[in-house]
Amino acid sequence: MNIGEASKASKVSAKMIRYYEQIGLIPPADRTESGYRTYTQADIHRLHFIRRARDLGFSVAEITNLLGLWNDKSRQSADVKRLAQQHIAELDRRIESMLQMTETLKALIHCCAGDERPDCPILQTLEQPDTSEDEPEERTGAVPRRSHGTRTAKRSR
Amino acid sequence: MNIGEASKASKVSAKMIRYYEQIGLIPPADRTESGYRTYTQADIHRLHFIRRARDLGFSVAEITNLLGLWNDKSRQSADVKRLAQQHIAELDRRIESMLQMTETLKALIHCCAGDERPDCPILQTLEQPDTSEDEPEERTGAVPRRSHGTRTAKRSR
DNA sequence: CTTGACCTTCCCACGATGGTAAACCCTAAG
DNA sequence: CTTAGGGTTTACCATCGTGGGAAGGTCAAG
Repeated sequence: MNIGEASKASKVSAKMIRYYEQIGLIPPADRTESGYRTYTQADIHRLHFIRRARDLGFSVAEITNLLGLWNDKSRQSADVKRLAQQHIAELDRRIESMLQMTETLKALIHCCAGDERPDCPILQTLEQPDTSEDEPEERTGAVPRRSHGTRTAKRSR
Repeated sequence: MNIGEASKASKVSAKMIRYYEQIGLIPPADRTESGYRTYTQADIHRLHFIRRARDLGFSVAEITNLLGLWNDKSRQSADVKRLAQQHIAELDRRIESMLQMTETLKALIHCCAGDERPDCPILQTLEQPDTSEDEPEERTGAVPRRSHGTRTAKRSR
């Protein structure tokens, strides 16, 4: 099978198939004499596995582990379960973070007249300094991006 | 104010301040004779506004619009509201997509013994061909990770 | 043999952020 | 005045998964 057919069959784009090979997620495909990659049914199967794992939000790194367990006939289901649980925990963290955002925004929107007047509680809130710091303590984590603080500087001056 | 002090005051890293300037989100800062960027209180204020909008998940592109409205004294609050609603809709889409993932995963985990035996419904499900497609329709959304990337693959099957 | 649909590799882009390095600037202490 | 240490500047690289495109080779049908 050519990469195009493999792509259709596995629902993984040709671009991604090459990428997965490049980063070592899948072994290098066999080549025809002229350099075309060829794929077997087993290869398609693996690609489809990857595709489904991606659809469940697993990162490529996580899929590396999943593939390892998949191929390991003596695996322990506890290992798979642990991977899945960790992933769920990560998803839950992100969901929670985004829910927090939407809740805040929905509360603000609720207070916004949404008419021709310029007054808007949304802008006012963004404008204001740090009010409503319910947690004075530095809460580590729970926020998706901006993992590292800006703190490199010392307060020497 | 130096960029370091501006960073502390606005809670935006110096790196990001330069980046925002580079991409035109904020105007070029004034410079001292020796080339140091200097910031006024108004600049800090704007940076803080940006920071707060980022914390609510607005993209830089969206913040560009928010800043425009912020500066437009004759704005209509309806415009702000619309921006916020669109953003909420996007957040809701991603939340929904991730909830779908966790629901699926939690159901699978529930069925996984998690012991020393190799049998695992999670792997089996990933392995299997397309079953349980409750929606035969092309689900274009399904934006997994923190993606902005149009995961709308062609899928010319 | 030509044409068009494939395939190959290589490079670029996205978004927002951090890291590093080399060079320069500033200030306070000696 | 000199020096040390920290702040600043630019420039480039990396992330992560994906797509786009160019330049050129291959293949199969007409």
